Amino acid sequence: MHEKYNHQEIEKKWQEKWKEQKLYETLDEVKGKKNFYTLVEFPYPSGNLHIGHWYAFAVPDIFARTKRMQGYNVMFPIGFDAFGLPAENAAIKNKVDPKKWTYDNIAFMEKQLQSMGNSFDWSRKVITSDPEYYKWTQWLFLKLYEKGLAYKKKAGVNWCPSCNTVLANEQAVGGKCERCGTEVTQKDLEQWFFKITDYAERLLSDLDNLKWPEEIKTAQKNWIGKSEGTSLKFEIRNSKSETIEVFTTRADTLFGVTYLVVAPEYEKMEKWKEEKIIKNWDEVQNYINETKSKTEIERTTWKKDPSTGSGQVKTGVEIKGIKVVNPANGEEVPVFVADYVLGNYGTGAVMAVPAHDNRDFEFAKKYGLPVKEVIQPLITKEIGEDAFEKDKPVIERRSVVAVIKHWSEDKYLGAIWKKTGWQGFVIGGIEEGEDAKTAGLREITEETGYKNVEFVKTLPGIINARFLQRVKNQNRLAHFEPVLFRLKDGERAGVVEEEKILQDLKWLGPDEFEKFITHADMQIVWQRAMGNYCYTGDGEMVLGCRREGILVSSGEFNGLTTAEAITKITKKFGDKVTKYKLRDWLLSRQRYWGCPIPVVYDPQGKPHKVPGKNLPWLLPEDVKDFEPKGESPLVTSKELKERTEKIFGNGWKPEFDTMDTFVDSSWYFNRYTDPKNDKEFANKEKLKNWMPVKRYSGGDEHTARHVLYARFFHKALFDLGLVNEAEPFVERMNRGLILGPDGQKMSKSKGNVVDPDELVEKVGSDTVKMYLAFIGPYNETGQYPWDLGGVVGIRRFLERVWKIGLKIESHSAEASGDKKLENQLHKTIKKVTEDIENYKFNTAISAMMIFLNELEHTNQVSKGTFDTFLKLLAPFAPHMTEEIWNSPTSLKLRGANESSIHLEKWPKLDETKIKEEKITVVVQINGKVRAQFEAEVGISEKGAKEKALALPDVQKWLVDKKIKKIIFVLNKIVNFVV
RNA sequence: GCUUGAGUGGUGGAAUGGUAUACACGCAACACUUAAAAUGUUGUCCCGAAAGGGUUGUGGGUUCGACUCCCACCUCAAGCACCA
Repeated sequence: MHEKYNHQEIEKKWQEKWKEQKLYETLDEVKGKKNFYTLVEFPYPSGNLHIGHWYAFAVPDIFARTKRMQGYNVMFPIGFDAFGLPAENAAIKNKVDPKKWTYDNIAFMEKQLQSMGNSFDWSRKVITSDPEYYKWTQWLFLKLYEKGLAYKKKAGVNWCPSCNTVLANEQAVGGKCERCGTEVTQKDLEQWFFKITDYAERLLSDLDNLKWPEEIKTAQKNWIGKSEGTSLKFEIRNSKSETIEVFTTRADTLFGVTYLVVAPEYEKMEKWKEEKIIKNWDEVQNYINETKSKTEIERTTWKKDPSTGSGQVKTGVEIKGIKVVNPANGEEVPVFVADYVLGNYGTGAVMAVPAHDNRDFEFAKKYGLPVKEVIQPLITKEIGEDAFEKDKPVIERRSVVAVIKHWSEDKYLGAIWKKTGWQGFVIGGIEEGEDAKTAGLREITEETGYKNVEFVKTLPGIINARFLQRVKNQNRLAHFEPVLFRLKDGERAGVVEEEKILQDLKWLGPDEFEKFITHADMQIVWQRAMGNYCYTGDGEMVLGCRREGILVSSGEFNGLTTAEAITKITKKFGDKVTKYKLRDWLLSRQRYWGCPIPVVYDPQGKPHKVPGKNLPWLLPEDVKDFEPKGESPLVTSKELKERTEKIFGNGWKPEFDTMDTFVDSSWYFNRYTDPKNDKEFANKEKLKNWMPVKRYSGGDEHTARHVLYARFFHKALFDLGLVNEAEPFVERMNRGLILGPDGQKMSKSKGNVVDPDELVEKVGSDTVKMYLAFIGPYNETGQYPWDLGGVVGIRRFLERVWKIGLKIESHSAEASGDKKLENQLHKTIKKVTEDIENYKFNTAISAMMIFLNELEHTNQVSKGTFDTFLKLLAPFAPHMTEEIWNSPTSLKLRGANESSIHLEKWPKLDETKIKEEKITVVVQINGKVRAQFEAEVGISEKGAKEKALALPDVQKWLVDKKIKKIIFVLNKIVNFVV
């Protein structure tokens, strides 16, 4: 061991040795060891590793190494998700071959990854763009196709008519082409889909059995978006057979329907046109064409509607000539076509209940349609319950209570209400977008006329008040927020007449003011609110609000609660149905660098599978132009066309589209179990050895899509009898994100990318890895701005360990008799072991730091103690610990030959060693800490009480006090309540 | 707007309902040094001379005791975005 901790030398040396010794190559089975499969999402070979990759791979390596030391046969594989758009973009930009670009990147990144010193098993590497891999992607696709889970249909893509090209959603920002600014339109293409919707229910219900963090489950649930509702049929007047079917989750509002809306794509539109029952067809057609020219993005971008002052711009036209009948009450209502209704969800038609749905309300307001209330909220009892009236809607308001100080004197502006004679402060409603401060400033100018006001501070005491506002006869729930203002001078404009009639202003002296600031003043504010005047609101808030409550104006259903009414109305007028937001998975890409879809078409255009013996169905290499043109660049391949005709016959054509890269990554974890198999995608026995993945770490950007797709794929394979379990991942952990030093997401264009190579060169792989683990809890998806400053803390820690290592060498091997140190050591074993299991590496490291501090302050440290500590540290700093472990003196002291620390057994916790004999008992008086004393573990309540009462610091506080109660918490607290 | 997550020192963060601010960074003083760096020691939430008091986004509540549980509100981040 050298005096100096030379990380460069050490890390290089051990990485080479580990490779030679094949230390991390995993056998399929090892006698006496259980298999343990831990996985990280494989990277896209973008060119070089950034610090985010380190965070993604180096930190979970701590877990993998620990599991290995704990006696598991651990598989921790790595590969490359190598198909994808960037390769083509590079090809277009730099005229390089996408394949070469990709494989060069892989070679470079492999080298970078090696410098991490991770315990990856490189022998199991998979690359999704290798024909040996995508052969099986194709084979699996065909399996799904055979089962009817892959199908073809027309679907829209974003299309730029000027560039003559297909755009990805992110290239069509704001409905305009990213490159030329032209309006993006929709173009229909025949495309391949996976029927993931068939699995919606299972994908949802199987979540219940997974031990995943709740937020990940919720994210998936939301993505699947199950909603149970009612299908209702509205008959078209004078037509017995024709109906418009709608889907609603709020059947209870059926009596409040005042019109119907259908989507512009509504399927029956054509039929109506042919039957010529639409009287204003030209107008309707115009509207439909208008929406068609808009993109999905444009249609769904949130814009505030200036004509209604709220919500999103809603447009539509009435379909004249069609009226429908409400099945519940026989009322006749009009039908509109509007693009706020989506063609691809539900039935493409909705019943509109403007009184209880915001969107319907906005639309109704804009087009002057009637609003019919059928639900009234239930009121819960609170203050002011007597004033509250049952069965009346509640209006929620935030109001500011403006306490206004005089510009020079110690007096405050009060208001006297002429009607009631009541005195209070200026009160005003807080409008949307305002805070109490700005609302207060505005109200003061309006109500008092004073011009120069400044904000001082927010006063404590928000009052929540429920009351009946008598003038308007409305139930209100108000939050009053008192704020202190100061007038700068007496300059004053006139006050509007309206305000003058209502109130007089009066200066209040300090005494009077005091009353308002204490708790009692809340009563006054309260009375003020109860008084017969309120400035705010026009009652519209209640309309358009979705509420639960009691049915009114609903015939026989009056008085039922929302839940009851939904059941009863559904039973009587409709059918119970379930809908999902989840759409089928569009897997076709009009791109070159992807897995070819193994399908060919006969001269009649009928699709056929490419037979197994012709797999892999190779991606042709004679494509030169990768520019997206609305069809796949593969159409320019002579080789592909010739190959197809040669194998299948004249007039046969290949499928030119390639697959979404999410297909490649939906099954790769299976391939790791048997990466070189050329007979099967993976042998079933080998799959059984390893699957399901015990812990899968990845970014939270993948929870909704990649993880869901992989689950779908695995379920489909399970149904086909190809895999052994229906769920691929036992545990899923999402990590956080490393931001640039500027707190922004790292990107080349922002120039805030942290280069890990440089850093590793400077401080070493162990330091970088440990720093990333130390930055915060790994199982929470926080965001961490990269801060180089913190790295030195870890580097110092490792250097101190190194130094102790040197010191130990000069010590004898005799056991230390230090009980306290042993106790600390075992506490550290416990903490570190538990924290690694829970991915809380930050606190594990902090525990080791605390122990190191202890070690440094102990004169005689035994080799055994230090070795145990070194083993705990080994997964975190694999190179350095290995070096110390194998230093000549260390070997001599151990009387051993060179062997890896990473093959050592994880330190075992000895529970008897962490038992404390003495503990500190805290003495509280009324919950406040006043003293503490040492006592033996398990001290009785009586003993503790006596000891506590003997303390002068306790007696001091108990003078002239009577002890009412004593709370005793074993080994922790004695609390005297007086 | 909806969903989810989060608000604790100058910073990253720590705390099964039981001594809030562990650990680390930064900063300050001191030691070593001709000096600096490195290293080490000590200190470092706020008010206060002290006794003591206050403090986990805000306001309430439950409790002997609340960062932790409940209610309301505010702010930030991410995802979804007219899903009936």
